[in-house]
Amino acid sequence: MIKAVKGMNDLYGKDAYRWGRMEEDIKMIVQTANYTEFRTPIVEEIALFKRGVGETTDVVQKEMYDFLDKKGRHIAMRPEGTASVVRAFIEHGISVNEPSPFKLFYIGPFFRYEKPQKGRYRQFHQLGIEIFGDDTPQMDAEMIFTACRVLDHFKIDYEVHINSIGCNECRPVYKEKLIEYFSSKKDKLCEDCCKRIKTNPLRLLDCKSCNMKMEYQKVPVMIDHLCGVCSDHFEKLKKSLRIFHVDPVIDPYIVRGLDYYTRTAFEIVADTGGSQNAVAGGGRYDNLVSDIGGPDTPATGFAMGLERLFDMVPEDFYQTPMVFAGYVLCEEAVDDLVHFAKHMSHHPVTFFADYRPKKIKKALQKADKAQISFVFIFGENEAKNKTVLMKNMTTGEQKTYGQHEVMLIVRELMDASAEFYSKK
RNA sequence: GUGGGUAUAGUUCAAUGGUAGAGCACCGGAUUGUGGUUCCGGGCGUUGUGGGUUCGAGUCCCAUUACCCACCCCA
Repeated sequence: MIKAVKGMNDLYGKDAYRWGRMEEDIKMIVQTANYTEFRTPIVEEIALFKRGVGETTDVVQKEMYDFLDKKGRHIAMRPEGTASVVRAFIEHGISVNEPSPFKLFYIGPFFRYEKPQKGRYRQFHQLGIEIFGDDTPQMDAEMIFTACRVLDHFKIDYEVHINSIGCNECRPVYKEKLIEYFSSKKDKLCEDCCKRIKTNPLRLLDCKSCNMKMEYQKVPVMIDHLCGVCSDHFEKLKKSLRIFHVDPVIDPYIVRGLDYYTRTAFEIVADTGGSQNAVAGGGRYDNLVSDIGGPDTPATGFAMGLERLFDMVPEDFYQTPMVFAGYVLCEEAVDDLVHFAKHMSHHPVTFFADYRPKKIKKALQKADKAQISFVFIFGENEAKNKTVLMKNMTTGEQKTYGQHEVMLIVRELMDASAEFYSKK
């Protein structure tokens, strides 16, 4: 028995419907905020992620789906969206060809070779937004606010955690202080953290396992060592967020796992039902575009985990659509149903036809199970008189129409639909 | 990569080491062209896979795989 590949899921039926509606709503929200859709390939040269995401990150070191193609090119399936978008931004000269700031969003699948658990899969989906060419803290705030708008739409409770991780000026100075601090306490650090002192000292801050936890209060934190410009940026970010009615928690231990962030870093946490409680995360990355060989361009953005979001959208958030169906009771009536199906296809109602003759009892049973709102019965009598029996499955009312009166029928259905959806 | 749990019918779950069952779902029926409720009928499934212990294994032991959860990390 062949099964789906580990960590990859099928989606069908009601869940697929809800997922589709969720994506529609998300698109509507970000498009209203003037983000335009940006689609990049699922795969890229692996070098892009190594440079963009960072050679030392877990994502690059052990979580990448990569392979050699038939020409021996080293390809990777995208583990995140920012690197690809930055590559495309540079490749198409968007900084000179499009008005600035350039605001975009993407929705799609991403791949990481991790051990699956709740809220974490090997193929997962993200909404991402990125803004190029605007270095203001106000734009950071608007970007975070946009994430909040999405969550608000789905009536989700969440907390916004923000931090500043400085810039090329102040971070190196701070890193030295951090290394100095931790070097004297090596005996209290876990194995991983001892290594991290050299490779990525910032990561020590959000290590949950090593017993430095108790002494976090004394650990020097970045926000106390920001340079003037960064400090000003952070203050204005907080102020702007408050204007947007976003009440942030200042969390000096947020360290993004990807290397490219500068200044603003943020995470949105919520009760996703599992231990993976970060539903969105991101921040500013003013150096990434130039690091990858593009023009010096400030940028900011975030990614949101759609599986984690989906798990929090209430089951009844979306009503299933109203469906109409046609059944035949005998062979002679089949062509009438075909004609009817053709006519119905011209109208904005969801209609399906079952061309297999069956007893009326069976037809109604099937309709009931499929939660059909109105059924159209084509039997011997109807075939003889060129009529159709329409039955309202909710009220039990039924009425016979001439088959030419389709317009009349459709008008009744539209009225019924309007009433149905207005109750939502 | 490291732990813990689980694995039996389409599905959810039962079965003191002694012939594998139930609910739901599904299909059929309860005389004439009317659904939801009710009643009746319909089940041999290599008990995830491979070994072992035993007169006998769904049950005990070992291995393996998959799924779920957690660590790590991230969205």
